[in-house]
Amino acid sequence: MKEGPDIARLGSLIGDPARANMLTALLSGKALTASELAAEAGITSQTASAHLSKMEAGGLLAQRKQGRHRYFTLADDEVGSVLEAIMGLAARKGHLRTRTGPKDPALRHARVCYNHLAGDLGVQMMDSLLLRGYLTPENEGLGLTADGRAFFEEFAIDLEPLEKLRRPLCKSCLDWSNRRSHLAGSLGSALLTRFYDLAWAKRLEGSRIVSFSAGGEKEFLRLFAV
Amino acid sequence: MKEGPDIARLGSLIGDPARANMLTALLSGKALTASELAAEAGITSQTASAHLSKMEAGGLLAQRKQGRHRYFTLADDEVGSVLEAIMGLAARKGHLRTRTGPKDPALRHARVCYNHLAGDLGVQMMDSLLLRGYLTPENEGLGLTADGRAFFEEFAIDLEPLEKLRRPLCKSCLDWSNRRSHLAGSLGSALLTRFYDLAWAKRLEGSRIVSFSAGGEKEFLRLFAV
DNA sequence: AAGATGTTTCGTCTATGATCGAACCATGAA
DNA sequence: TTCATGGTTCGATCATAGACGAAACATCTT
Repeated sequence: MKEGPDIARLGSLIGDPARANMLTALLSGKALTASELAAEAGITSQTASAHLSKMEAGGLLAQRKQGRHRYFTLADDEVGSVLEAIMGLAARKGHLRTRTGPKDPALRHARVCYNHLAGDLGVQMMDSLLLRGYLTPENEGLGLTADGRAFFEEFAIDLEPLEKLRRPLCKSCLDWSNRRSHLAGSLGSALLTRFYDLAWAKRLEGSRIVSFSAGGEKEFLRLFAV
Repeated sequence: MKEGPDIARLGSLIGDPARANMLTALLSGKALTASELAAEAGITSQTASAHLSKMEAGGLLAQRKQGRHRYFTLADDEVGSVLEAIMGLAARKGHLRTRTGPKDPALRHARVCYNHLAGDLGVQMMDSLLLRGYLTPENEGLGLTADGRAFFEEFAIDLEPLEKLRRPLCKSCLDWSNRRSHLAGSLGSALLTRFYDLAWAKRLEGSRIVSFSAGGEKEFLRLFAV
């Protein structure tokens, strides 16, 4: 590969249309196999294989071998947030492209961003957590307050194991549609899982939409009122 | 250009080493000319020109034409933060960029720019005039307010003949050393002449340095305090 | 065991796009 | 005016990386 600043390496990885399609597919947070990703990008499996190893070498992807399949995911949360940030920028600057037309309202309302909740509801949750002082802005990041600790434990989220992880507990992620922050990090991920467990919401197959039930959304809005 | 998701367009813009070098140079926030950027990227000016127009079309850069120079900056803050985010992902520290402007401290302090005052003092004067509402930003230029009119007349500058000239009365000029604006136009020129007349300063023979006397600089700083 | 499916490696073709020389345009200086 | 300088446009060259066919490899199914 050509010499240049590291930022160019990442840029060129994201810059190929086939790879960009794969990456956006992986933004759903699901692990996808090499052939699924090939289909997603509209290329043959040989070509996809080459792309995938490049992206893995570039630190964008992680792979898990399972039987005769290889499952690929984004390497970590940061990759997801950077991709969302670029998509946000592209959406604002992309004058010519109106690919899926005026974006799907359901997608704006609630969707997964890698593994946490994004969209209007994600932003509102973040607002609420900040407003009530459960989370607090900390030098270049987010901190969990004592009140917040109590709140999450009350909501049946076990913080201890999360804090042992290498990935940050709280992280803010710029929302693609809203241009405001929502909660990422292992806590954001745990919250989304909890919503699934409570059957407040479920993933819509084959898309990034998170579909809340009527009752679930009501509970959600009450818990994270602003 | 190839079809693909918008994210790929941005990625490929960032992905070229030459362009990446230019973008990282611009991350300093300073405005740089096309040739400075060409040198930064180690390419000829023709090639740089092509890159720059692509990036401008892609919404990454804004340009400001001034005289025979073209000053480029990042289009807005969001572009900067996205670039920072990618650089963070690339786990790479921002390396040093080419130093801009003159090395001589006296030149940085006060010098002539064509026929008006530039350097630290020139920038400070501009700041002061804007801050006090004597000048005001107007669509693509600078306007003179009623207060400003009084102020300059008080300073024994006759505005009427200046306004009859073809060249604009007020013009903002990007400062070479500071990369911030100072006042150009016939008013800027008249002000410098007035400083000479008051013996606050004089031109240093054979250089662009404007040498203020101790007393003159004191008066100047009092008049254009910020 | 043979067959089917998923994935990678190899070889080759091809097209995109980065690059530069030369000429041209625009602006400022003499 | 003429000259110098910054910048762009045009044309041609050329390297790279993305694409696929074919074949090998790996793993599950029967």
